[in-house]
Amino acid sequence: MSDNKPALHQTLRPSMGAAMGRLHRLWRSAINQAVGELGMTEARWAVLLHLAKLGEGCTQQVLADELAIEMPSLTRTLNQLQAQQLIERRRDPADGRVHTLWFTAAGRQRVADLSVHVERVREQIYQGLSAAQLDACAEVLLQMEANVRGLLGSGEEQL
Amino acid sequence: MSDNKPALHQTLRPSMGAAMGRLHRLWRSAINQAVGELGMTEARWAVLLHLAKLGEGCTQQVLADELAIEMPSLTRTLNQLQAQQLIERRRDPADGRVHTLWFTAAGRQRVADLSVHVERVREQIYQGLSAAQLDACAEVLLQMEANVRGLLGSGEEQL
DNA sequence: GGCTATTGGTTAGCAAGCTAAGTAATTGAG
DNA sequence: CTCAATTACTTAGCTTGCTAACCAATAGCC
Repeated sequence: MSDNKPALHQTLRPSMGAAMGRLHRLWRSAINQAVGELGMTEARWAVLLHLAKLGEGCTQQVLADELAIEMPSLTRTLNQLQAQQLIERRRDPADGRVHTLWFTAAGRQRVADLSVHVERVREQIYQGLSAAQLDACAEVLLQMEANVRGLLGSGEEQL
Repeated sequence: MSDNKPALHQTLRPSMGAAMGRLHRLWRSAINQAVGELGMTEARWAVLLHLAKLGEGCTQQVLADELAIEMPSLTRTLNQLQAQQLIERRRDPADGRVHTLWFTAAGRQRVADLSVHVERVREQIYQGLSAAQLDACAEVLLQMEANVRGLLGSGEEQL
């Protein structure tokens, strides 16, 4: 055989897409387990977290893009969060089409409460990995994300 | 400000779970786009690919674990692939409960055909990344996967 | 041998992703 | 100013993940 190298090249790399899928499912499962007690799911938690990150007053469009989900998916999750009285939609007075997003007091509190639980999961998932490894990995993920976004962006340009 | 470091530590690392979700959705979307012409989806493709990897004759249980999906999810996807005449289920003569999985001739051909398309997507997603970066990233993903699996494994042990 | 527990698989129904098609408000060309 | 095109969002309905509850076959205890 010609491969006396670690064989990582042939076995690991081709399956990164699959690894991504597996890890995402497992990670979601862990988060669901951690936040499920309080009527939360990974999807709702992600929306709350990213709204906090982007800042109140952002539009649904912007939030959907940040999460890399489509508008209809976001619409439904926002309906649930609104029903739980954690967020509010307000019409933008300047442009009657857009909804801006705001936390209720309860919503802001919920984010603080859940952050603790989620942080605990995160630490366990990062066990045995150095900061350098994690940063390197994160950098690769971002580069790949940029590549796929480019890939998906083109191909619909014949409109 | 006290952080003259790249600020990667504070901004990137905490959100790796989110990055994982985004990348998985985008990646799935790209694969769906690549294989959609032939009645394929990312879920079905993943099943075919992993059956090829594990080898014909493997059980649904083993395949489900490899994919990190639950049995009912796999059952449905297998029904679709069977309806498309790409795979067969055979009862194990030694144990009447288990189904072993086999490709049809058409199924084996389909895997070969689709591999080409999927490989093309893969290359585009890996653009700008060195082999070393990809291997390092893959290693981190596998370690995290092991960590989550451990995390999920415990907690149901009071049965 | 017979009864219970476990295991592999399925069915039913919910959660959250998606696309396609709708509505209302805004933009902009003439 | 008016009317077509675009934009932000919603609704409807599919796919595929999940859990809970079910069957049938095996395993293990007495």
